Amino acid sequence: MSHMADAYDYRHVEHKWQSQWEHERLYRPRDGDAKPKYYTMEMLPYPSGDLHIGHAKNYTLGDAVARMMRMLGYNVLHPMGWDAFGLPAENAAIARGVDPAAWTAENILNMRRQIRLMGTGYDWSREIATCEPEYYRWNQWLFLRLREHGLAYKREAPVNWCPVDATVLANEQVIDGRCWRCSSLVERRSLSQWFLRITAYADRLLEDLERLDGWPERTRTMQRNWIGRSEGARVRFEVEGLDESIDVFTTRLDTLYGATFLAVAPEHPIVRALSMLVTGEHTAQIQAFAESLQSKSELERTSMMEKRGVFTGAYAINPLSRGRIPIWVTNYVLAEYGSGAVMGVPAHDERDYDFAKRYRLPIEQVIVAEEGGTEAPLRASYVEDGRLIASGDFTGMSSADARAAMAACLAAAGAGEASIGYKLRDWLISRQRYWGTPIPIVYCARCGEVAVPDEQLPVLLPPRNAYEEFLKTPCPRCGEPARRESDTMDTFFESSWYYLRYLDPHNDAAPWALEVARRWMNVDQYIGGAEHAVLHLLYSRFFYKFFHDRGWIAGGDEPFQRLFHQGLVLCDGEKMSKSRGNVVGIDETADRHGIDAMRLFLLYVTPPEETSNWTDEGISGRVRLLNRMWRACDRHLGGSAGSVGSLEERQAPLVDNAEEKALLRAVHAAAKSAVDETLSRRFHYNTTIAKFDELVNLMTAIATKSPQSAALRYAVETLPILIAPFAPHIAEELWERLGQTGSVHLERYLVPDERLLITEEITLVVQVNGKVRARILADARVSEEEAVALALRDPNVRAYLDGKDLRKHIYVPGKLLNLVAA
RNA sequence: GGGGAAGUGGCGGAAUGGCAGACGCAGCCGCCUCAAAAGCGGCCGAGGCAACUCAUGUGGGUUCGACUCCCACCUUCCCCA
Repeated sequence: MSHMADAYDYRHVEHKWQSQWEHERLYRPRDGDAKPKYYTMEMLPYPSGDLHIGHAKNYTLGDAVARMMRMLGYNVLHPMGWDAFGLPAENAAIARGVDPAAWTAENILNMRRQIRLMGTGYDWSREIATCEPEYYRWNQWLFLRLREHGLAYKREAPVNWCPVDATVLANEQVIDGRCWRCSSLVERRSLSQWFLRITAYADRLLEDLERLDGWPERTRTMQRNWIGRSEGARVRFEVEGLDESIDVFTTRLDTLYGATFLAVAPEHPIVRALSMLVTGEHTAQIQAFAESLQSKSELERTSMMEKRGVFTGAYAINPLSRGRIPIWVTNYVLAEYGSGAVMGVPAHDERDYDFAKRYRLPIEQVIVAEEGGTEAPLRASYVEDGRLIASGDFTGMSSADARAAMAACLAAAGAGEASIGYKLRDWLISRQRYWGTPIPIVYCARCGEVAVPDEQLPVLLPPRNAYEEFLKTPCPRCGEPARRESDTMDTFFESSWYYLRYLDPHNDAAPWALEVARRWMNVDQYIGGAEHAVLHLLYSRFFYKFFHDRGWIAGGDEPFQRLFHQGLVLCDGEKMSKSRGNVVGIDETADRHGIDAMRLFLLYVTPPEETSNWTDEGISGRVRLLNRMWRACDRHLGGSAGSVGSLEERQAPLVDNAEEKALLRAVHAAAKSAVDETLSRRFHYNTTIAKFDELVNLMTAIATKSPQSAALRYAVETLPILIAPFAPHIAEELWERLGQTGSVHLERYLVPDERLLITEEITLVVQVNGKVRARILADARVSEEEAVALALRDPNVRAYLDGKDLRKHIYVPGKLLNLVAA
């Protein structure tokens, strides 16, 4: 008879089982499986070099969910990969002269080791790395399909330029006017760039948010705001003395008669046309003004600078009032937002009001409040809806009526129409960087812009020192010398469809087969940080809708059925960073506390969506729990090989004393918590692990007093199953020591037995007028009449009822009785 | 400025209309030990000798009963401008 060592040797046990699991490949889903499919994944990491505890929280949660679902009888797909293109590799290459590919490969090697060290059950046979030609080949292929459908195009436009990263950025990557990666203030530059026409899907991206009820409301709101749909009208202003017009978009068409100037962005094409019309002095002033703004960022222009402008010397005609209003070039109108021109209505718009005050432009009120409205001079803009005044035929109408009537009138005159505006702009994907997917386009002097034919894909990323050679290529159409596109793709392109590549990672005829997409999509549960709320998660939805429209996928057109954002991890209340020296590493944690303890701690310390705080004292509590589990099981292990039996035989024993009943109840309460938290997708495993604490406390007490207890034996035999998804190593070790031969991770989870969960005796809480006056031990099935009788026998209750009439009572069966008296 | 989320012991948190503070951390006491660590057992919101009273950011409201629902305010965080 072998006997286990006194102390739980986590280092030995964790290493033993990790090697074993890798060898046995437990976690591959079976394609022909009749069980319902469950596709769960976490956002794939950038291979920065080391896994930190924030990753660990994300993957521990994902792993617990995947293991629970597998044990609940689902055919679980749980893959992992690498978001492997991107700037850090290139910056490391520049700083230290290493090859970005080699640097990335080395990091992947280390981080894959660390993810395995965490005891995670991924299906590694599906692993992808987006920097490999086998992957980015399909990036290029998808890009060409987008281009064929008019969804990828090149144009010259003012774009966000990050001076530090030396590349352009998409709008979503500019946070408060700064680069999302390095926080430098972005500049405006006019460059010819590739865009994806995400705006073509704006309405669907917006409308379908309504159906995404498995997403956090917060994230849906953010996407809604980002898309920024607004109903309004387009109005055409003729330019006096020129055969040109200026379109403006407005949500306040009802204020049209109050327009006293027209404000255009310096980049607006009309500005050049006007030079034929106005004096050289005006032209020079406009040019000087435009130049002063050229490199200024959007943030600087819209909120950091004073509103400034110069009069162009030209006038526009209000299409309804036929009034003549001056055209100004201003810094607060952006060329890329709306049409690059707005009608200035100082009486009813704050920014126009400020501008008009500064340049002494007229302020003409055309809207008054519905009730108590006066025509007294405005001291600030009145921006609410109201009733129209001084608006020709429209005078007296409400704002809403006027908007409709004016839109109809404009449409009849061919001078505008009702129109929808969006804040969302097309996705700029060109990056002036080396370490990314080459855009598969060739520029030929004769044929122009030519797509690289599919059969020539992938366009391989050349070694850095062969770049100039790489750019020279014959035109795929005419064979004459031509030049390749030198820009690479935004890395968000890769991550917009990788969840499909996991399904068919070795397919070399297509990015994925329709058949596997039909079998596995969509992703049942996606877990990742909230920082991608409008980046990755919006781009992915756009791609997936495109795939849907092509018939490349089956089912719905949303990729992620349910989304969960895990919270951050702080260390001793502070954000972890290398400069603070408080980065908690995986290797160190595995060695000092053990992986199971780390996993339990990360799940236990807070609900998963909250920010957690890592402390050494905190994790010591989970180390203690594991040691207590080990000791509580001690006597029952080793010598009892084969006695556990099959699932059917593993029935809870009949016991008659209260302590043992409480133990059986604790076993099933823990199972119930684990199952409920999983199926409700609340994932508050902190409460589940608290149930494990309670269970082990009871086991410990009984193990001392009555080690031969049948209930204790049952708890010992069941514990490994209960904890398997959360602390997979100790679970497997205990399981083996119970004499089991298979893996505990292939077992079915314990089905909570309601009969064991109910208690026979309850504490009936008796209230008088809502305040607790007695706690009475009673049979759980106590009737209402019996409960009242019991309560009225209690001296304290009688004292509080003394001299009062019992008016009524409220009875909550098995819980509470409230006596209402006056 | 607009929108959203949150606020509970010394700390993390539990309770989603029914015993506020489960469970853990820290702390205190005891057992064990030559001693310590570990372990095991107990105590642990405030006031009070006690019966009790007060207590879930603040103030109102709904209800037999509110941490939970509603209104207003304060604070913090997030998003948008």
